[in-house]
Amino acid sequence: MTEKRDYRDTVFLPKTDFPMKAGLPQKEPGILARWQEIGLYAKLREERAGRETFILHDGPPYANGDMHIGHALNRILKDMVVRSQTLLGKDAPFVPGWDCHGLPIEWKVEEQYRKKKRNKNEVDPKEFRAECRAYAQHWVDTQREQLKRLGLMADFDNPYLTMQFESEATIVAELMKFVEAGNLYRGSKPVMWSPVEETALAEAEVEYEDITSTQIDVAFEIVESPIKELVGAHAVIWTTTPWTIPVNQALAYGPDVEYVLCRTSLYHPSGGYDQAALDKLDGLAPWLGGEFLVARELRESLSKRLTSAIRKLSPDIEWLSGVEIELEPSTQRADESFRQEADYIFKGSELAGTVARHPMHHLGGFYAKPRPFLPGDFVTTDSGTGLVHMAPDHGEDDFDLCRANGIEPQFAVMDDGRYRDDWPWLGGDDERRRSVINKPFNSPEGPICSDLRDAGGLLSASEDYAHSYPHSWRSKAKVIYRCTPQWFVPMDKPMNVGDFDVAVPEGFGAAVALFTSKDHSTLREIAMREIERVKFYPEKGRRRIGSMVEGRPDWVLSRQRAWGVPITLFVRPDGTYLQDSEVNARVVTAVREEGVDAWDVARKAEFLGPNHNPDHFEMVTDILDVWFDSGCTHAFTLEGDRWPDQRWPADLYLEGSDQHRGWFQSSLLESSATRGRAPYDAVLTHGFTMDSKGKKMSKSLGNTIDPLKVMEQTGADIIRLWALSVDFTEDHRIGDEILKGVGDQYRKLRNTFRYMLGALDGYIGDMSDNTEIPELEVYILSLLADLDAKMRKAVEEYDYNTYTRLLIDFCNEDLSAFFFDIRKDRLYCDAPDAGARKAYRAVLDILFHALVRYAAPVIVFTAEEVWQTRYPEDGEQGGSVHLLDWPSIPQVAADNARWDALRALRERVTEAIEPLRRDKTIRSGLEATVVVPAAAVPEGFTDEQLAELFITASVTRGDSDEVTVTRTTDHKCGRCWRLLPEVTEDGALCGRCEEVVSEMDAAA
RNA sequence: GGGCCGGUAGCUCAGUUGGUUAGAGCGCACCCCUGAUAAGGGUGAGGUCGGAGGUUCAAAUCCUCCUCGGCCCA
Repeated sequence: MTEKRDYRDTVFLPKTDFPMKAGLPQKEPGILARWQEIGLYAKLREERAGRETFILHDGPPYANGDMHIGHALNRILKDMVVRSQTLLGKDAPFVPGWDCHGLPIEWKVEEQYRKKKRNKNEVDPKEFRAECRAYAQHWVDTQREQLKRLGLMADFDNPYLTMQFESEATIVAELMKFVEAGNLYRGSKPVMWSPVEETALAEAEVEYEDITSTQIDVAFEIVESPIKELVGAHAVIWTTTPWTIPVNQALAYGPDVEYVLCRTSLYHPSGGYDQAALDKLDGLAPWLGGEFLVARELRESLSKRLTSAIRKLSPDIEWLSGVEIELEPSTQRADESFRQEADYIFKGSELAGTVARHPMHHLGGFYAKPRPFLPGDFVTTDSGTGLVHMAPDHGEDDFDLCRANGIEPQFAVMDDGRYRDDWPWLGGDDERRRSVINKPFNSPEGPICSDLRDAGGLLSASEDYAHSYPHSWRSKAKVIYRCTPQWFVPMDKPMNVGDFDVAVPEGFGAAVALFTSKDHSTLREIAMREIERVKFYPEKGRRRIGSMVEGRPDWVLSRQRAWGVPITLFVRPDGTYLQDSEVNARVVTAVREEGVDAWDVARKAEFLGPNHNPDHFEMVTDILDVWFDSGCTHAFTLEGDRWPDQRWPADLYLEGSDQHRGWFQSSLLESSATRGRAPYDAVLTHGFTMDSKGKKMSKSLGNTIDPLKVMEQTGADIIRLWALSVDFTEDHRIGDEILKGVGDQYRKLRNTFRYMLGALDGYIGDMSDNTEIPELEVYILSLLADLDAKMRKAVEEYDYNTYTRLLIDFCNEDLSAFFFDIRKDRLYCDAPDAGARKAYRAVLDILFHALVRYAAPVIVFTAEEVWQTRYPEDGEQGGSVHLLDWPSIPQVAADNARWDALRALRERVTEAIEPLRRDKTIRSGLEATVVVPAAAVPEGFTDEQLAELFITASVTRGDSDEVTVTRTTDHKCGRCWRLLPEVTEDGALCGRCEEVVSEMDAAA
């Protein structure tokens, strides 16, 4: 026996420089720098020029603060869309954008002022806006750098900003389309108003504080009612804002609330009475003995308030301190007998048609008008009397209910919180007039309560109601709801003069079009029609936005703010506005040249030109709601020639599901009003990223995941793989365990590529045409073809979760655990020029080219690293895996049922080997001799093939239904380690290896 | 408080029009290999499908209620 030779050097092991360990945080920035250097984005545009385009229009994030995980997910998904569409061969140029105007930035700049002890009101608005602009620019630049690190394929050198002059000019021009078509009107609505700062406040600018207010009960005499018993009785309302009583215009009842008509009576538990006291009371509380209408459930609480009011009336009369007021149903009314209590209980809905008069009706004019009872769903029996006084000037419910019933606000309260000079009660000629937030003004001794008391309408007043009330964030002063003039876009007005071509409703035919030059639909109708047409991914988005648009009120465009696009309107005193396209054109030009600062009173005459008298118009100083800005991004990004490779409309809008109320809707409305259709054909939405427990992330909870840190620690490809592995259409999670799992998936994927790179070392495509391709290779190619179809479908449906999982499962199951494992022997030990080995490598090459492309949009850095490892010279020429097209896969079919059966049998075999391995009878599967049920073997496989596919010693067929395994008695080949009958002793060579080795020896 | 959406193994996800013992990958445990080696292969354990009722011959799937979580409103 000769000394055993070590055949290690004669085995063809995979060879590659591609490291197993990725080191992404160190590697990615270098790859990024190279892309920058070779101008990859521009190169891709050249490469795809003239191809079918795919336009994903970017929704602008707000230029405020660092990138967070939500941004990262959003951008990665958009990048996946752009890259996967590009891979399909389309030209998908992508312009990133930022939203730059608006309140949060104003706040930040104001905050800086406060630190410097400057007052915003003393700063020139132009200077203030310049600082807002600089602030926004700072965050645009910051976010842009952070986003780039994610490896995004976007035109970062040339983004759109809503504050670029061209953008601002287009926003103005879009607004002017509404103006010229008359699709704008001046109306009003209650907003949070601070009388101290004399400005409107946003919800986020108020803070709630616990205070004590005056609560009063006021009686309104009923003068008309379908229920005759009610006439002459008093409806009782309760309020904690006495100052709104002077602006009362109606009373609201709950249609389902039960009301009861009560008689007030006074009694003393002692049974006695004091005639002198009663005489005195006649003057102080003339309402005693009267009948009150009140919610049944609140009768008790009202009588308690009335009791304490009576006791306080004349503290000097001791007898009074013990009396109580009782409210009992008026069953003993004089002209009727034997009435039941039930006869004096009414359902709210029965009160329809009832009318009361204001306690101050004697003032005449406004106060003499009837106060109708109106049904309000918002009326509850939680507190008060179940009847609510309505001042449409000062409450949202009030405003809506009154408006629905034709009652308009009065604008009685001025900016500074006082009633206006000509107001008939507490107006300019009353020296008691104060701001309505003045505490004494509202107190039980104040002018309102005093006058009401004198008029006999005040039932109770006490300064003891504790509740939480909104205050200005800045001044800490109380704020009020106050109606102010605002600009609206009507949802339900036929748009007679739209500047777009008519879209004839289906079923009407072209004949109708001849007679209708324009679409007379309302904005709501057009928007709803578009919601029907547009594709929603996932489908449920359609219902979400649909129900919002269906029920939304008119669009309020105006904001009383500084940092935004002005509502460039010239208004006449009666609220109508100038509709002159020449004037508008001058304004738009000016904004294009100078930005929003161009809207300056100093230029009034210049803008109006010779045909209009500046004295007849006022320039509106409101700015546009930022949602109008963002609703116009399609106009200034997709249209026009700033980005010639963009196209209107977009194929896709992609944002978080919260944008059904935001950008998707503002864009839809804006475009529907100006162009008669949505600016997109499809809408894709993603959910929100939660922490590992499914809870919302917040800085205060400390459960946030910082994408910048993840990139620093594990790399951008890991975040990308995470974003594309989860079901982004729903809310999804991120956390250490999840990221660890993603890291594991990444490593499996990376090693698949590493193996292919190693196995393809030196491959030059040397398979001759007449080489027969083994069946296993054909089968794998057919699997690849199946995979390819599924991947393509996933891309078309924006189903990236499926896309990624298909890719990973294929690598793990079909390749690593099956194909690669089986073919290891051939790769390592067959002669380099053996046909079968060449065939295997040819298939590996096809797999490589497919997989690296599939992986490219997902793990963008790693795919590039793989590509450059295989084709370093391509790198030198400025090539990139990201310039490639979707792979073309040989359309090979195999008998799948046959292979499914084979793989099932293979599983039975590995299972049967396991016990022998456990009891150490055998170690490797290569030592196993297997007998399989002949019936279980699919047609056409030889025993040798089975042994090869099962990676066992030898396989034979038996009659039994069982798979049986025994240890082989053959010896182990010293080179390929297979145990074969032809091997004479352990360490000797098998036939194949003998041949290969002697050839190598000869060559050496 | 209202509208809408969601809750399937430790993790990420599949589960077709209700139809055998609810699947996959990863992780985990154990074993093998030591020529993909901080890799590769195998076997296995994990689920009263958020909970409770109901419809049905049959429910993860349909209905009702509850609960937890999310988005948008108030």
